[in-house]
Amino acid sequence: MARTLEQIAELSGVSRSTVSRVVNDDPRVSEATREHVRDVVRREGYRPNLAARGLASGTTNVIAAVMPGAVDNILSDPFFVSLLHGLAVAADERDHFVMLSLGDTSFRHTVDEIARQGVVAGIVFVAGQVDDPLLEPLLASQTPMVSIGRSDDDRVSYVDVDNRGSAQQITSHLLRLGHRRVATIAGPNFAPAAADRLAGYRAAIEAFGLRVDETLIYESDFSEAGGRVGMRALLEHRPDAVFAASDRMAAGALNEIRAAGLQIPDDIALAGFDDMPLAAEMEPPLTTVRQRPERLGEAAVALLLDMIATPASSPRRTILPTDLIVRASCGSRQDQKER
Amino acid sequence: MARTLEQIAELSGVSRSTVSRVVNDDPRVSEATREHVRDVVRREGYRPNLAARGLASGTTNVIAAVMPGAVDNILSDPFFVSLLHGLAVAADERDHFVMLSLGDTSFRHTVDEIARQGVVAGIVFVAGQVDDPLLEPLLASQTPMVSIGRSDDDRVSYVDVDNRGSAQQITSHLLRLGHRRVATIAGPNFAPAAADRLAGYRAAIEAFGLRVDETLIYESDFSEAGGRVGMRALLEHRPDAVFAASDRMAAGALNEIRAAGLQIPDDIALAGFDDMPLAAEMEPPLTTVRQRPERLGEAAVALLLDMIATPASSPRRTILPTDLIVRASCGSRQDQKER
DNA sequence: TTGTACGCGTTATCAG
DNA sequence: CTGATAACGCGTACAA
Repeated sequence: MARTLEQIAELSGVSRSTVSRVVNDDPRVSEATREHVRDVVRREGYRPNLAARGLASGTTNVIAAVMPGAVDNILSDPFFVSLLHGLAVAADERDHFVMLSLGDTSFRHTVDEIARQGVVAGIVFVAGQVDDPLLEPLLASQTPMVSIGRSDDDRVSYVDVDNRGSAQQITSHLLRLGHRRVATIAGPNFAPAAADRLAGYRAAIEAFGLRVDETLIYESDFSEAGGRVGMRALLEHRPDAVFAASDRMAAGALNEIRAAGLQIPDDIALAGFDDMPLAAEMEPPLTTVRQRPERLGEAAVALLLDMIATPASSPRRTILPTDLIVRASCGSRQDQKER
Repeated sequence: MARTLEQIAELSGVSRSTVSRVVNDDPRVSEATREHVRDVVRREGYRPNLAARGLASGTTNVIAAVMPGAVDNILSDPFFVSLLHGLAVAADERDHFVMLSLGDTSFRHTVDEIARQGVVAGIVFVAGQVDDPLLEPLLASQTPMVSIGRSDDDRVSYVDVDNRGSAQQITSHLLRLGHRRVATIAGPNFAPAAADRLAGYRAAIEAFGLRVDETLIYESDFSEAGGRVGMRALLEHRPDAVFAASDRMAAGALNEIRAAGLQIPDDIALAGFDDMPLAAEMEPPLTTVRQRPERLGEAAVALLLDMIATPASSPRRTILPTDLIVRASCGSRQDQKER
């Protein structure tokens, strides 16, 4: 059933080499034979054997997706799924496969294997935390790698959304609406995205000429439960607006606010981050920052393949834009949308 | 950096055949040389080249995870992530890799490739619907395959939870608590799991000696929004209990019930399915059926590798048990737990 | 432009 | 128990 290069060659009356050239789009083939061979290839449904190709060329079309602790709360689930989807689609479009490596650090097995030359062409690393312990061995393997999410290490290339800028923008939005005691429920400090969003929050307040009130900052864990706890704590300090660093935390905060008998947005304005489906379905609908995880996945694949194709000494970065999505939870009119 | 079999052979003063035997646990090697070679292998950090191994042996240690439409609402997200996690961990433990193929049907590319002999040793197929169009080509490829989720096709092996039995059990539970107008918000009819849960619901009512009231059945889509819509419709028929075929639908139903000014469980008892984290956090906590998606993933890998190791003509099935988790939403006491 | 020949790292067969 | 040696399917200098 599975034809080989040799058989295709025989069937089309040329040598293996010629077929190989046709298959790999080598220009050194006459148009006529190219056409002919292509026909045979199509007709026979020939597909090159990956193992053989890998062996001969010393390279693969497989990229590894390494996600330590992907199952923890660090990554919000829908985000993770979308990201993976973007990765898979982008890889597929560019004729690559995605090999999965989930799990915690104990999982060294796969990572070792993955880091071995010849197994994968590159790695997409989804970092959950600053200085993830897996980063170093991966880097040491010399395999081209791009991280999803910023890294402090200046050897790593990454793609990320503009967490800081987005957080600053949405916080500014709250300020411009007249809120003055804008609190924030931040993500865990070890997550770069969380740190960046907090930094953006601070920047917005200072840019507005106010002083950052540390009692209005609560560090949580991105989860809904964490949002509840954070909101409960913040309520004591009477904020008139809250920026939660994730929609899930915003959902938790909303429940807590409601439980306290307060109205959104009249008593407290609320804003989130992510624009997960649940954001639009909340009561009231949540003002938030839209990021598109699939795009992150796509961008990571694009960047990685670029790096493989044209190796360079210095790391590269791609920052994706976000959209501020204004809904009712912050008290402005629905149509007051900005980019 | 990456040593080859040949080099290890030289370093340990034996032939590469012997090294190969040691690496592959072939018994035909003296204990002494085995020890010695193992030392060298460890010391040099030797790992076999996968491509070469695949070429020579005609087999791989890669299994494909094919999930058409995994991003749609058909699969609830956390379920999906856990499933993938279970798959990845189980594969890793058994020295296998997981190659991902997400996306819709248009994505034939990867699937074609995957189905090719020699690329993957087997396939784990996550079906979203009855008679998924991808099933046939996959089956035709002759590659060992196990489906996650029941299939009507009697050529397919699968692992699944006992959807029907679980639904019957939880419905019976509601009946035993004294509820007589037990409604259900079912999943989409094209999903086997949804159909099975609905069947279980019907079975329970009939087993209890009641007649199934079709007006108390609403077909929805597993989503929270779908749960709301379904509950709204059902409310007109005055149910005193509702079994939602997913926790997310139960969450939607809960909101709707509350919006109608009714109390849970006093006015209406509520039960779900999945035991997602949110179930325990609901107000009141949700009675539901616990299934463990990671287990499904593990079971799928186990079954698949068994099939590869000892091929058999007939398909095999694994049905995983579930647990009925009794919480406050159905009106019974918390401690009234059954298996 | 096309073909020849060798090598990639392993496994497997067959002698010894 | 161990060691040559032939595949495995393909890429690619090198030759024609």
